[in-house]
Amino acid sequence: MNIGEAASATGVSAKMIRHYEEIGLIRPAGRTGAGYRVYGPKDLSTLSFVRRARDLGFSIAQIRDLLALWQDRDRASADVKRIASAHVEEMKAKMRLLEEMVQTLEHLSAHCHGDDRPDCPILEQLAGGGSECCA
Amino acid sequence: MNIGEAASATGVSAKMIRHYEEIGLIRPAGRTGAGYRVYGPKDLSTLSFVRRARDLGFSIAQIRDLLALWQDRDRASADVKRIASAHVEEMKAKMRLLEEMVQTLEHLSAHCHGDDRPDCPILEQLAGGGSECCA
DNA sequence: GCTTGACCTTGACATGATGGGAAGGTGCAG
DNA sequence: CTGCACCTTCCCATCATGTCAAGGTCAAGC
Repeated sequence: MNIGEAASATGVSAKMIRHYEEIGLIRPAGRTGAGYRVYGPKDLSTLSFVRRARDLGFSIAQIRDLLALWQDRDRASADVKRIASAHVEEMKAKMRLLEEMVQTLEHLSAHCHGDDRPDCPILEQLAGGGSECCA
Repeated sequence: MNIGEAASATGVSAKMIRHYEEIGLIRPAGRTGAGYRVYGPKDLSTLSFVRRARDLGFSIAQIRDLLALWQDRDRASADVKRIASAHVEEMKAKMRLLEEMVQTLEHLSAHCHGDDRPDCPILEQLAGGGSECCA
């Protein structure tokens, strides 16, 4: 199987497959005499694993660890769970940050006429016009 | 005022001030005879504006527009509100994505023993063991 | 056998916001 | 005058991904 077929079979772009190989996330693929990369069923499983992990937002570093655990039959599930929990906490932290920003902006927007007049609490806030607008 | 003082006064790093100047987000600062950048009160206001906008998660492109509106006395507040609303929607979309990923992972984690045994639904899911685990 | 088109190779560059560091000039205080 | 803190520019790195270019390869059709 060539890289293009592997790409469409796993949903990982050919570009990213080469990239993952280059950074050592996956083992270098076999090569034909002409230098084409060749992929077997095992490689496809690995690539699919990586794609699913990325879909869940894991970082490359985390995926590296998950792959190692996956390939280790003596792994402890606690190790996997720890990585997943850490990732969940990271995502929740990001959500809290986003939520804060959304809250602030929605509050400011609620007091912005949104018409032709130039008066705008959003800009006032950004300009440093104090942290409160009405309360 | 030198760049270092401007940086600590506004919370924008010297590095970023130079960067913002280079990409044309802010006007090139004045220079001393020796080539040092010089900042006045107006420049500090602009930098603070940029920092507050970044704190609210606006992209450089959005900040560029907000800055233009801020400096335009004839602006319509509707324009500002539109940018803010677009940004809020982007953030909410990101939150939904994160929430989905968190849901999935928490669900899988809940069914992972997290002990010394190798059995782990998280890895099974990543390996392509089907999208459901128990329901 | 030769052409053509689809595919492969490597390599470089871009994003976006930020940090780090090197090499060299400047300014001030002692 | 020396030393240190600060400034300058320039290059490189992150992270995941895309795009583009120049060139090699393969298979099919004639």
